[in-house]
Amino acid sequence: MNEMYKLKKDISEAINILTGKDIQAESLTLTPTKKEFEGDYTLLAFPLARYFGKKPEDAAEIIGDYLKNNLEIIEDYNVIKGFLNLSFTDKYWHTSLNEMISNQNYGKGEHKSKKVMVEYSSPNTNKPLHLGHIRNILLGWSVSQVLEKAGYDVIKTQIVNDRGIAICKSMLAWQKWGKGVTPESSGKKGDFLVGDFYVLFDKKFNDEYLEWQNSDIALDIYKENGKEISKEKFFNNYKNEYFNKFSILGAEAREMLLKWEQKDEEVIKLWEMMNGWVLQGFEETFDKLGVYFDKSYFESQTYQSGKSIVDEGLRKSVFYKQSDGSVWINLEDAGMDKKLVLRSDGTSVYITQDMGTADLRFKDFGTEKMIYVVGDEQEYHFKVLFEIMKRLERPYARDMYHLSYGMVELPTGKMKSREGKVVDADDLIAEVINEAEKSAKERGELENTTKEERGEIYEKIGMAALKFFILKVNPKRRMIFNPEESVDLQGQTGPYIQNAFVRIKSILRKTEKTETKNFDNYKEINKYEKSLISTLSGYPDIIQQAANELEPSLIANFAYDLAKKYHKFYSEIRVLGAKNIEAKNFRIALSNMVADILEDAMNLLGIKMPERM
RNA sequence: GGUUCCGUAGCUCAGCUGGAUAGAGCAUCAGAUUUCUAAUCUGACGGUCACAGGUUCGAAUCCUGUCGGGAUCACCA
Repeated sequence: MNEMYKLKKDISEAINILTGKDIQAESLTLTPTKKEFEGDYTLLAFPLARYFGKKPEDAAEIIGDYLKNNLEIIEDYNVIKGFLNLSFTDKYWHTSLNEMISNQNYGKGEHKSKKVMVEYSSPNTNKPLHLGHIRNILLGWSVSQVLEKAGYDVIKTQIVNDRGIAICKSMLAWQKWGKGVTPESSGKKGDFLVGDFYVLFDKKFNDEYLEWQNSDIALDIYKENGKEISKEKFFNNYKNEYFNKFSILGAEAREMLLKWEQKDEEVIKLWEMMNGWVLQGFEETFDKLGVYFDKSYFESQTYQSGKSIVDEGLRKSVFYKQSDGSVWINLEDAGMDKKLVLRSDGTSVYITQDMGTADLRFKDFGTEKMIYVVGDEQEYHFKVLFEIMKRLERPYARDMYHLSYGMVELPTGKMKSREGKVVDADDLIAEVINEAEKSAKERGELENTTKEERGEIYEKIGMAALKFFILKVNPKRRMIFNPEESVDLQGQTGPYIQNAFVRIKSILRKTEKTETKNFDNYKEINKYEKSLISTLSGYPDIIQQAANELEPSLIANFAYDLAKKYHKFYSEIRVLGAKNIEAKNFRIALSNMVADILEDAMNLLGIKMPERM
């Protein structure tokens, strides 16, 4: 157990002796003292007053007096209103730091022998990854890291949506207008090339649609169904129906999908080739983002896999069949609707696949907990999925969780990939690294490094800026992403934290590393050092909390707070120029510990630390 | 309309398991470098914590309602 808990336990015992009551340590509120007041930690006496039958101030006075006389680590106390401010002895701080340093795995949670799956990324193979994917990927990766740190066994997966009508649109456009172009021949990254054809399809389709809108059939349909709204608005809403009923291109795309499902040799060949281009492109982007997957699932392989579960559900009477042959589940008693799980033609829908994939994962890995990192527009879908798995009595069903996050919007509005109105992941990555390079060159701290080293450093800084910018905010919040602001390198940013680390490394390079762990002779410990130790001592709790709440932003804010306190310490206190050897050794040990924790915490966000910058 | 998420400084966000005078960063203005990397530090300016009730010794935090914004409620994925 950590220092804070031990202290709480001691205090609760003291109160029990004083009052004869049985107060639990967990019920006490003990927080770092606000900087305006004297003291290190503050105990709230308001809730305790009634056990004493006295005013909060008087109760605080009694507790404080007792603690000062009976606890070795309490040096002094003062009472302001119902707040009992406690000051600790130097020995407490020495011991605290010492214990952190001695613990090789400081912050790591106990091994929980529980397998957790985290699904994230889940791209479609008809266009490149964009800003929305970046938030998803960074969140998923970071949550995986945090869970692992907290002591879980984590399996990182993605499901690649590599089939369906969307990819057929790209394929058709390439076939019709591509003139055999390839990534090699065009020098274009595969996912971008395929994405271009997706956009091209939409353009040609729109042209076709506009022309059709003046035809007699179209006008008849409008007269019949759309009297009350403008022509423009009506046809805007009618687009999907046009695609399915009248469009020539639509018919061709659907025919292609049908051929794909029948495993038509030519179509499969085209599909394999274009998917290969895209997946190759994705790999490069994942690599740049520093993420990977333990296992990738492909929808082309799993899209039929839920059908046996449908049969099982029918046998167990969880599902029911309608006269047209479609299969449903009624979730009205759980506050949801009736939901289709199998079409009347016997084909799967989205949720059928997800049912199958969940079982498949359980079979593959024995995952006891499943976390899906998916945008909040799918909240209802997952609510339904989880309820279905519960009713099918899956062992993992009670521990399925949808980590939903808000959409990323640009200052100019929503992103629309069909219209090419997106921020591509690759472009953004290149931009932030470029920005880091510019800024680093102005500073001129890297003159004694090789070109390769410099390149690595620019990358680390740029990626830190981007990743921290995205991960510091609560996932639930919808975020408006301003490409210019994301590359800020000053203030509450990734590079600010890296800079604290770099300052420490610079100090450490200039001195012999001491192995001293006995700090008893260091007498003039100051408030900057205390605040660093006290922040460091909160790290294990932050990890557990971040794991429980699946909240990487807690880690990000912790790292920022620690870096901020170090920068402050650095500007006020000399390390190498300390007055005596005890102070110097203590500060070196403390700085080293701060660097370790900064690096560790940032690693949980997928951010790498440079030695210099 | 039902469900759900969000609403805190000009902007981007912390704080939400109830506690002291609501905190950071950006932007603006003023300062700090003969001394360990100034991507730093210090100060000033900036608030009806959307609004109204309720619970409490105490509410940004909990409850109810209202307003505003997003998402969702397909034989799409």
